[in-house]
Amino acid sequence: MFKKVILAEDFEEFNLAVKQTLDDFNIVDFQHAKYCDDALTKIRIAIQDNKPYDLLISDLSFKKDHREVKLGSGDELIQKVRELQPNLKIIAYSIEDKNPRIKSLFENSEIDAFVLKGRNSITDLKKAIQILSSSDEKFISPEIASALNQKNNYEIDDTDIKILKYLASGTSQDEIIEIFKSTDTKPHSKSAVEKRLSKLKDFFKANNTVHLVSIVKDMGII
Amino acid sequence: MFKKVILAEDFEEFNLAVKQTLDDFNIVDFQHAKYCDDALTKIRIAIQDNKPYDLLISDLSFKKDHREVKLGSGDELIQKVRELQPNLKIIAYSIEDKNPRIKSLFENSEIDAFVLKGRNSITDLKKAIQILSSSDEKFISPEIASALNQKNNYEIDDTDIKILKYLASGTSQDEIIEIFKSTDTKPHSKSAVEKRLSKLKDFFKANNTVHLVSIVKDMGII
DNA sequence: TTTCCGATTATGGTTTTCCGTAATATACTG
DNA sequence: CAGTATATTACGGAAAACCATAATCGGAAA
Repeated sequence: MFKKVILAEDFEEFNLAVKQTLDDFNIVDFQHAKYCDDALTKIRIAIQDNKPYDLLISDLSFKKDHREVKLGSGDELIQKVRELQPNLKIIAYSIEDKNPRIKSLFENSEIDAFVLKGRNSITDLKKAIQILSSSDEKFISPEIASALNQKNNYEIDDTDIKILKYLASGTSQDEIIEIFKSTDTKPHSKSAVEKRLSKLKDFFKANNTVHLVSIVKDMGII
Repeated sequence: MFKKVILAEDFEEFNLAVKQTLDDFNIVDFQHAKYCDDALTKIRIAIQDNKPYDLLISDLSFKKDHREVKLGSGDELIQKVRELQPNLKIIAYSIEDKNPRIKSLFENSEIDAFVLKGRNSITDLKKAIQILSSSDEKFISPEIASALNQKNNYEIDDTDIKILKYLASGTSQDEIIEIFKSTDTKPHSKSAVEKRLSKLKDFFKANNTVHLVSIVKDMGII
């Protein structure tokens, strides 16, 4: 079982619940941080002191407040931590149930588990800790495991996201092309943008651009 | 102090935290419900048994899952409960920090407190319970209290919202007019819709309709 | 009633988006 | 290298949105 655990989570309630869960496993060496920056610092120091953590549980989205932060999200924290300490087990613990983001966490940051916050999250969290402590298996909350497997045959790439974000922030298609040209980014023609939008509308079953942006906002893609 | 409390909240972690908070106040008669429907039923039965609750703490947004529900949100639950038991003290306990929705809760459903979930929510919750149990004052988490006071000089009416919702769901301006005509709703001309949209775009500093819908979605207006 | 004001409706012209077709370019494969 | 698939660019007509102007309606005030 894990000996030294750190939690990155801004909400008091989740801190409390995780603490209790770890208590049940008799894990007493437990720290928590309400900001990603603090979590990273603690992990750094622990490595320097030669007493590294062996489990990180991290939320993904953190509320912004008065404090200026370098790392604004759990994704960034996890990425940094993975570089620092490749052997650390990492559990992402989030309300986020959107396919692409979770996928990227497993593929790019090689997280070991994803626990979805919800009606049964504590049970899932316990399972994840159990599995991760005794093997090198991965764990994913059952609610999203199924959704994660049915892969999108159509891949929405970085350019699509960029275009959608520009549209959502009031940029016209013509203006987007101008920006792409001036920053020497890939599509340099209006028709390329039009074609991508057309595909996206087709894929998301959107009637028009307004609808499309509305849908992708709801899905958390932008 | 309150004697009998019910919590409507789908997340285990918040249930746990609220339970502990109430423990601190020596409130032992405490129920919780993971679905709005269940909460309403419990409140109904308590009234019938002549042992009504004296405090409801309710989340606003509930995750959808396999179960079919009548009440999908805390807003609906609160509205129903307010009709059933006008003297019940109600605390809305949510991550939602959008102005119009909170305002409506105070004005239409006459909630007694709004506690924003976040880094200090347990402290706020304790304060709210303290104040509500000893007086008829209202409580609002300080982070949003200030934002709540600065009122909009420009009034966005029901028709505006309706138009925005139609737009967000992929209806074209022409189609909206058709719908309004066939349902005998107020504006019967394209120019009326255009004018309203133009005003809205002006007010929200939106460059075009896509931008406008994106903004009002972010603000939680639709 | 008449006048005034604001909201709605009507009209026309300009811009932007939409969508099909086709040419060109790039990448990957045998 | 040729052949194929995929992405990008180009063009043009139709639809929708955008915008300014003007006419009309309806209620409030003089």
